[in-house]
Amino acid sequence: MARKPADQSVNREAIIVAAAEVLQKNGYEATTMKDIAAAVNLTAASLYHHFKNKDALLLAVLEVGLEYIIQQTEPIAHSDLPTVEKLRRMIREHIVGLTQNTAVGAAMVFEIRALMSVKAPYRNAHDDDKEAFETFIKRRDSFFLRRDQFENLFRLVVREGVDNGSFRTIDVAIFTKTLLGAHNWVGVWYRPTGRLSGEEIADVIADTMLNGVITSRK
Amino acid sequence: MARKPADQSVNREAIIVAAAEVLQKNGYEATTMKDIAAAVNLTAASLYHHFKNKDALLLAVLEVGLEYIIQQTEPIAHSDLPTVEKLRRMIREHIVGLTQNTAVGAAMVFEIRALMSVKAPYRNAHDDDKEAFETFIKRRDSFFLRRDQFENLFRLVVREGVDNGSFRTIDVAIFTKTLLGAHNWVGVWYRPTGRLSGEEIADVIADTMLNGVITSRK
DNA sequence: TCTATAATCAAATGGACATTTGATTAACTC
DNA sequence: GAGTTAATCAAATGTCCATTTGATTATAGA
Repeated sequence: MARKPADQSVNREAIIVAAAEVLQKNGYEATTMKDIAAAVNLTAASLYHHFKNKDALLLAVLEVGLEYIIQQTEPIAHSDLPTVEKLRRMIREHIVGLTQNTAVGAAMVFEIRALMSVKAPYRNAHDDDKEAFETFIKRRDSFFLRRDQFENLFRLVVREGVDNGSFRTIDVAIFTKTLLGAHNWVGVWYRPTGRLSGEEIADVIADTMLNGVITSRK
Repeated sequence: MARKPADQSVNREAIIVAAAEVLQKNGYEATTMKDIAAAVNLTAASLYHHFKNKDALLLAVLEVGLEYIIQQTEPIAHSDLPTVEKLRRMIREHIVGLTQNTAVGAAMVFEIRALMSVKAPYRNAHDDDKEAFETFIKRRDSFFLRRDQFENLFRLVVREGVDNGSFRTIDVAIFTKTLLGAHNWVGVWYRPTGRLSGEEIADVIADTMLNGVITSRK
């Protein structure tokens, strides 16, 4: 019956940002559509005008976060900087990104499993629903692929360093996982009010991790 | 009406182990009491004979996992081994523990947030319920405290190393977080069928992390 | 101004659980 | 072997949500 003034600029983008924040606090399952809607001054029903359903909204949140960080790190990985410098900057960008948007950062760590266990629609669903589900699954798989590509950016630089002698002979796969684990964890414990800024934390971690693998002589 | 043979030995312990496994696959919210019950050949109702409710069961799972790993690492932290050796063994024990019980390991990472957002019982609850809730909250807070104590074991050893010159002058807090982040992440990606065993992974990571902080000369 | 489309909402709908209730049986104690 | 306790279950209960439905109002074109 009633209506909101139309200048509210509640678009897809705004909903995604708000959703990320709510998700960070409560986690996917504990977050209701009503919660998310309230964060943008809408009702739950209105969200369905912008997103097919709750799963699609979660996926959108994660996609935005992932694309952002890939956008930040990919150019560095493909630049012609010295390998050590490349890795240092990539670590820095990743961590700073996580601390600047802890909502998305935490979602990337915690909510991915929610995506994995999305359940199929009811057996007596319409063909439309089944088709929509297929589409969703495809999109979700693309997301996972993209996430692997992101990890691969780091892996490639690490391998490059080993190959050109910048780094010691280390296990590339394990070191990459170790690195990303350390990064992701920052998104979990970081607080804007803490002793160090995101940049400072990034520098400290980059130093430590690089120090562990840089070739001493040469 | 019917009954199960009594030799099934479905005790608290067995339920906790099974619950950890189910939780690992689906996450707390997506796991139903029925799922957990099925894993031990019971009905959901029967679980309430062993645990007050779902939250209490989750807490029990996490408590067991945490106590186990503390039991493994605390003696090392307090031993009179050289600092470097202490830290190496602690890293090793932690990671090996995580790979041996990936269920609990993943739960420690993913499900802690579920614990944090436990909601109070209904407003019109009996006094009994309210009291039980208080008790639960206390127990949960003890768990968080215990988790901090665990982290502190690592922090103390790192500080000791800095103080006695075994380690470079690093930021103790950040390095500890970095270390634990790398460890926890192993619980997320490790697969028993992978290229390396838990022990091998532990050794590789310990080497890398220690290499980053050990004093070169001396 | 009319019309189509985009946003929005209030109020149902429907299901999926967590939890309770009220038996029923096994096993142990005395 | 009578009584008590521990385990178990089937069947309700009650709530909480995601999602749908059916209006209602803006806004942008024509």
